[in-house]
Amino acid sequence: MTTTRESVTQAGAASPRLHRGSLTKQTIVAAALGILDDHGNPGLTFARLGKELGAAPTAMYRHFPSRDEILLAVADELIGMSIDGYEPSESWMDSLRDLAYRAWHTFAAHPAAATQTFFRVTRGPNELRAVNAILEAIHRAGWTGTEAVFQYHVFSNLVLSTSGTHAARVAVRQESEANGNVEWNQEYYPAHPEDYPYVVAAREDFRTINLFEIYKGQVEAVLSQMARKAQLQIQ
Amino acid sequence: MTTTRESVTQAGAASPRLHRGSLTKQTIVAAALGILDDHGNPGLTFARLGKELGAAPTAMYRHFPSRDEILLAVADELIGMSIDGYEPSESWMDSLRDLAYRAWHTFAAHPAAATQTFFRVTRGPNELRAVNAILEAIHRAGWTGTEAVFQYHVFSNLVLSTSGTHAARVAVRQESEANGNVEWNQEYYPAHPEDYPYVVAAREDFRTINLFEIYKGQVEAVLSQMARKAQLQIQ
DNA sequence: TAACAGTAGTGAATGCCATTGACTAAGCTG
DNA sequence: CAGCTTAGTCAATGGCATTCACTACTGTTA
Repeated sequence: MTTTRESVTQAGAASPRLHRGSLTKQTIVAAALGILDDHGNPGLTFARLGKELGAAPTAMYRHFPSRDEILLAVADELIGMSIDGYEPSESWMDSLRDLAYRAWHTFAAHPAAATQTFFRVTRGPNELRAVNAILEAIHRAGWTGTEAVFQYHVFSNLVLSTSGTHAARVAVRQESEANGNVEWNQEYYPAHPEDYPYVVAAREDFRTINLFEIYKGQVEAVLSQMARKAQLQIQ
Repeated sequence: MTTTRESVTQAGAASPRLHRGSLTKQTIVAAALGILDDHGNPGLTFARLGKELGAAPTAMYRHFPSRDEILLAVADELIGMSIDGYEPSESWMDSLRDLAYRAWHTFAAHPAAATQTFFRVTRGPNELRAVNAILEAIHRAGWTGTEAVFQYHVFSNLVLSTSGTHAARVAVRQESEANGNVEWNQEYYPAHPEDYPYVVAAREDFRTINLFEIYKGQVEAVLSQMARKAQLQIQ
């Protein structure tokens, strides 16, 4: 028996060459996102990507020029997951709330991917959709021109920064747990308590914090300022 | 002249063994920060750290167990740079503004370092100082107990997230420039403009944006909500 | 002053990783 | 069916963090 050809299903055997259209940007991005979810950021290597897709480690280079470009594509995918299914509600405030919460939950569900991408400008189609949706709601709030763009940045930058930072913290915790580290609580125990009276007094309260509630507080602060200032303009 | 001892300033010669107390956490952190400033994140390697300090590449392992721990120490250093010289002003709002702007400017001045650290909990002494300073101002605003801690998180999380994200974007741009890439503007040019009317209409206005002004808008939104809610409580 | 202990600094592996360039063959074009 | 383009493969290459055994400095104790 020659070894020139082997069955695909043969266990553990060296795989035959992949067919021509087997790999696409889409499948690679999906695999990358899955790997990030399962193994965190250091887990995303060309070797693992190849194994996951049944391809040679370097096959991705036919579709992306570098690891960073794959990440950028994942970024746009994440934005797409956030707005898929979004419909503007009657109230512009509810529309923006919806968009804000969607970003939070998408990032929280894919912390490793979000960590590496939330601060990147993808220039992809989904980013455009999202920018357009936010601007649309802000126009309904009564803003136009430069000031609408200003409010757009205040809102979208808040949403991306805080949701992304939350994801980054979740990712750090997951990786530290993966490395066998025990859990750290959001607590502070100073060596010289007398120097930090407010920290000491608040120690108990630091435990009871719900991060999504804090996010909601930040979003409401921006939205209510947006509404208040728009009203002032109208008068 | 024997070569058992050589002048520190001797150019290019193989260095003699370093004296015993030459390396400290402090000097290593300072060198790491300098390297991050000059060469960006991928520039921070044990090799370069060694060269910078005139030590063997692995010498740092006597002071830090891993690269990540060095980064954590840099994080606390950055927080320290932010609050050094801070004095509470009479107005609690001005105090928080001051702290917010300090963080922004420190992060903006050290973008690579900030990028890797702003979302980390350092548990270092400077972090404690900062937490205490913020809580102190929030107490003067009229908040106590759990609600003070809630407001603390709303404020500090906003400041760290948005200042840190800004730093991350600056760092990305610097590294892309270092790689010879040309500048990218904050612009959007959709392939099918008719699908993104608001983006198209706003294209010109995207150019005129001052990021620090946006940050100020976000900080004011949170501060004014904090003030408003505190007043409601008092009544 | 002479051993000695502890440990800071060194230097040579090790193993993982992204990226490159040459090679192979699959499928289109004529 | 000959030839071309290019997706997929394979074997380097060079950089990196980390480990481990080694060396010698400094302070302690006799």
